[in-house]
Amino acid sequence: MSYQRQAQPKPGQISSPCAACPVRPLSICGVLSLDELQHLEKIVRPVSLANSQCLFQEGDPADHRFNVTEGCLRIYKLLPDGRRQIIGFLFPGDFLGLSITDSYAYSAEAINSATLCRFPRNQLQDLIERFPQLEKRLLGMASDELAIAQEQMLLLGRKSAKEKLASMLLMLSRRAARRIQIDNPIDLPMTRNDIADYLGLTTETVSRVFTQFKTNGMISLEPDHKVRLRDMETLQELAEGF
Amino acid sequence: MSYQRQAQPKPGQISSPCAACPVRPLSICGVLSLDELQHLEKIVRPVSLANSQCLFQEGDPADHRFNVTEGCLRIYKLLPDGRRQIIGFLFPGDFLGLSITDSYAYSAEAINSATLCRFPRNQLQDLIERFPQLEKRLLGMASDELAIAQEQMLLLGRKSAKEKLASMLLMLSRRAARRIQIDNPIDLPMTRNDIADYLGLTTETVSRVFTQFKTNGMISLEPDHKVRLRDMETLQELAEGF
DNA sequence: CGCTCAGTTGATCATTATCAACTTGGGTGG
DNA sequence: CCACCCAAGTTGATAATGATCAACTGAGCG
Repeated sequence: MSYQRQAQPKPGQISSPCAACPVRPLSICGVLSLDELQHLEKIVRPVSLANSQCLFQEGDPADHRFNVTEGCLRIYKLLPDGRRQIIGFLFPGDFLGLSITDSYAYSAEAINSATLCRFPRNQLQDLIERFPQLEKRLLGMASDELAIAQEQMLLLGRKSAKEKLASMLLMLSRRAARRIQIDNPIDLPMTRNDIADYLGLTTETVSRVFTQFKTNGMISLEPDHKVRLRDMETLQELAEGF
Repeated sequence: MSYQRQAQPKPGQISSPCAACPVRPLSICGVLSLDELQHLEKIVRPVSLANSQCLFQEGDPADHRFNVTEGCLRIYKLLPDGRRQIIGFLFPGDFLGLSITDSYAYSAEAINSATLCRFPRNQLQDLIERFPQLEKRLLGMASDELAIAQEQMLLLGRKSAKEKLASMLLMLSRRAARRIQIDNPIDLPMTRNDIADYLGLTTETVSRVFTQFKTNGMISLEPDHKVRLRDMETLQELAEGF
């Protein structure tokens, strides 16, 4: 693909950015030494996305892998009549492209404005051959993703609407903590519709459950898409299915 | 764990079984040469399970990895009140233990009588360090599993009961073909209850949908837990959500 | 200042769950 | 070898969760 070889952005803009990257320890890059990182830097290109901008669509040739550095993305699959299932939300440090087929098996869109590191698939593969710890790390990440996906199947197949929302709020809080961000109040950059399509519900149901949680004093909505978790114990019990 | 060091079974029973193993090409072992296979044989022990016998439970220390050689298993997660979600069915060639945590994140049980190869986790890990192609293969398998899990999330979150069952029947047919087994009629070793817990439905609903499919001429039930798919086109359309 | 889109709330509907009765079939003991 | 037994499966009646349809509110933005 010709666009892999575009000119680098202005030098000052990306001079050794990896070394200072705050999400490096969370991501695949965390297993490389500063020396080794330079090889990664040679093949990486930054990508910026605006609100709702599409990164790729299901079926596109999977020429790149990505690393989220800022913002939040949704990845989803569609049925022909428009029904949508959101497979996951991606935050800084998350890697995009573990499923290694020739075409993407899902679509990816920015939720708010986001930035990513983009790696040409072939060149990243070469680096993986050269630095086997990258492969090990990818396997670890794939394994984690798998466990998360299995938990989500339990949620989608067997939890009630209330249990689903409680599970999601706690998941977001835990993931924020893992990124060393504020885990309460949590940030909810996605819309009610996104939440619904992630939990296998409708916008209306999600809205109603939010209202219930508010009136029960379990959460409160704060400005700027923030949700404060006020009764962790009840939320946890709901999420775990008691 | 002490039981990793039990005496080997009688020599005649497992003398170089891997070389002749019919599922080897499907599984992790397929990437090793005959020479390299001998190292794997040294650490493997056969396991036999009877109907409904449990291999391990969610939360047990994850001391082993497994490779299914015969039969069919179900892996599932439970909620405290007994609600069950079946995460997947395992057939010959499937690998069990990709999620590498210290304890199993789900339970595994035989559906009919089954046999597996059991690898002590540490020793398998040593072999992976020694033969990096094993790691590559594991990553490939994890990546496939992830894609399957994502497809299942779409099913659980957004498909109707009919669409769910059609999807499952076709999946079983495709997987049988991949194992070079008869893909029509398909074998359904699991109960209606298993199917329900896999699709996020109840036994009754599964049964009703089966009846509908039969009366529409889309399938017919044959002796010995076999289902003949008679109208692939309609099944496929249903499964894909048209 | 109004326009648009996200979110909320209400009324009604539909799919699937639940509860219950009945049938079938495979396996076992007489 | 047959008859019985129990688990699995089917079918029916009713209920409930969440979907759908519709109206309204409010926040952000040109």
